Amino acid sequence: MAELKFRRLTRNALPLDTVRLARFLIGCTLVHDLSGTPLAGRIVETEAYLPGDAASHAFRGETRRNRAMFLRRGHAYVYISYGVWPMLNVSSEEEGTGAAVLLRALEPMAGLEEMPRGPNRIRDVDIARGPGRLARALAITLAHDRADLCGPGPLFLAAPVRKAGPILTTTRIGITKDAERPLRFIEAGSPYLSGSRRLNAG
DNA sequence: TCACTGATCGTCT
DNA sequence: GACGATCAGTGAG
Repeated sequence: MAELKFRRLTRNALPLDTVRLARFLIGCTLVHDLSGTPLAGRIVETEAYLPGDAASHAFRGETRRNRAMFLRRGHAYVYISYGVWPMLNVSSEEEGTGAAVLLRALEPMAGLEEMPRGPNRIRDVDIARGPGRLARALAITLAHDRADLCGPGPLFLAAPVRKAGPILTTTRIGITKDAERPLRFIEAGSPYLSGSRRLNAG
């Protein structure tokens, strides 16, 4: 297998706007370099959680848990969902503004053999489909909360290896407040998306 | 393929 | 004391 070279994204490359960042990240690469064995995938699905958004964890202001959402854009916000699953977000605004982009699905690109797959033999197409499985596949834990994804650390964002196709917009998944807003972004036709086929058809 | 349900626990009210 | 930005398993069509 050919070695893939990952070019780290600088913070300046990230749009300073939550919706624009959520679209920008489609096609970009997420890399977790574990002692020379990179786990990596193309981002194919994101959701935006805006300032003043009732569905956002930052809606009621800064707390111990959501502090990373208030860091400068490009930092990891990791929290545990349903007591079990870590979820990875990217902070998306200026320091002091609580907003983030949730990474919901990856097209696996490197380190497939090394990725944690859970109790059963999950198919490659499902290994990073959904935010909980995405974090599991890339070995992301609460320890990565507040990590700088534009810094020199092992977990980082990288430039697209292959350009993204057309991007569709849909409603977000799994929320009850502000559920109608079109703030979920997907690469059209990708087989690696979470959510129902109907929702992904646009 | 879709609909429904139980598991599970940190965080905030 | 209640509530999830979910997943995996089950059963029906």
